[in-house]
Amino acid sequence: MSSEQNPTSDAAARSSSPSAPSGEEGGSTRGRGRPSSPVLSRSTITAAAIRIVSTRDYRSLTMAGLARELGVSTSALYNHVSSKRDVLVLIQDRLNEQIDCTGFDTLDWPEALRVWARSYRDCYIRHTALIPIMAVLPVADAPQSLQMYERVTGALEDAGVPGAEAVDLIVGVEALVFGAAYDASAPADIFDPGHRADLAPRFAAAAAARGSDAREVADHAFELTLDALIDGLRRRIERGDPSR
Amino acid sequence: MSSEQNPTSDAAARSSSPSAPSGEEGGSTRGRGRPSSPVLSRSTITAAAIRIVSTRDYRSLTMAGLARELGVSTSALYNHVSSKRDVLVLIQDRLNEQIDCTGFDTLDWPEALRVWARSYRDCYIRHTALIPIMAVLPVADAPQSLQMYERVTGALEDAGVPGAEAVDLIVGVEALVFGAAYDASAPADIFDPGHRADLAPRFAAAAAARGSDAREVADHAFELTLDALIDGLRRRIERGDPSR
DNA sequence: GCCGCTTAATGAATATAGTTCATTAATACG
DNA sequence: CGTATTAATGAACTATATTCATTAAGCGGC
Repeated sequence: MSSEQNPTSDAAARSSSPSAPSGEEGGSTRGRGRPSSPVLSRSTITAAAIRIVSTRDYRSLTMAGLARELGVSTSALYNHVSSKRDVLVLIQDRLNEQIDCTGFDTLDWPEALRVWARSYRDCYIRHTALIPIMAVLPVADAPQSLQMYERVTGALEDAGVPGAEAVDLIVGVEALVFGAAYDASAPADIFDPGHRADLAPRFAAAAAARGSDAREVADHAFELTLDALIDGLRRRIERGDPSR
Repeated sequence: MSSEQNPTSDAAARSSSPSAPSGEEGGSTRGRGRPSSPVLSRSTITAAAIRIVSTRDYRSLTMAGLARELGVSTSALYNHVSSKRDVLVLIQDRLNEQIDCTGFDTLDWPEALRVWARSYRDCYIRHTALIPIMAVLPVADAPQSLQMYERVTGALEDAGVPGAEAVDLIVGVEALVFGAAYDASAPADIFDPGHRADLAPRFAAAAAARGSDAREVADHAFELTLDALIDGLRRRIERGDPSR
């Protein structure tokens, strides 16, 4: 399946003295041409990229930094990926493996959808930089996403939701998830009108009444919205009126 | 790092030719110092930026291009805005003026919310590049957004929704709107599994059953989700159980 | 075993963009 | 009336993605 390789990690390139043609001890120099054993693969690149965005952030994910993390020159990356966007897609597909779809095996569809949506949002709260890519990425380029969708679609169809509507439903929940992930990653003072409170007195008061823990507040709004959405969907599906 | 810098190099003090301040012919040359009548303002910059993204796209919105559009040098912009992000915020706030909040004056809140959400989404479908900024932008930096929120909050409160819950509701609908705007701007083949249809046969069939007009399909999914969400919210509010 | 094609590195160069800074001139203000 | 402020210019500077010529190792066929 996926061409896996030994855990080379970042240390590999550092002190692999054996075949160094010029025997550079401290430096990370490798000869000029093709190395005896391959240094890069899409897999190691993905891992290094995830390492960078986990320990630092997305602003730190540059092609140069990624190459440094892997102990190669920047241009070497382009033998394996065609662009930085490509790297982001690789990260994204790897992340989607972590989204919890298990509910669709054991729970009824409304509850399973809830579990899925929560897990989906949790994932992207830490990776909002990927949302603009993920949201418009053809599934053909993201096998893991595809498998996720298959699982959700299957469960919904088994529960009696017509296929086309199941996909609409996935799209809708996903939209909410992406938007909510932004909200949860927003600065704590996002709804503080500051010195312009006069422009929006009622809003200012209402926003202040929500609470002070930004994450808690965001979670609450998401849960409220998700509950309402799923309740509405359940009723619609129980009514069974055709949508197209 | 430190605020003060030394005479960077010898480059600064070089032959400063008179440069003929009289030149006013066909060329777009303006003298060197402050112009008699001001050329730029935040307002003209905003207008030019909107002109660019309307006629071209967001990739074309560069500080250099914006300056060219305005007939000034690039660095002149920085006397009025502090960064490109600042320009995007200006655009965003101007756009939000166009979002239709009139429903809140004439319709019941579920219907008004629907009108608002549709208009909101329409706006951002053409400006998905702004979503990552808008979604996490403190309202203090966006007076138009603030006024919009005031209007929506007021209407919801008047309809009996507690303030804090009204804001949660705004946040939830907004999240859906942003996500749905991405979906509507996605390529038509976004759910075409291509040569990987074997990974997701049921999903592939279900996706194909939705239809072929991408925009129509996206609109349908949005309307379905928005209906379900508002229906769920209405029931919750009519039940009147406290959320915090 | 040689030969050529492919692959995967290097390092230098290129392109694009955002931002800063010294300079310059007009204007507002006290 | 002179000085501080403002708003331009144009020339760096920086950061980052990407390309290209070059080089060397593997691999398959003869």
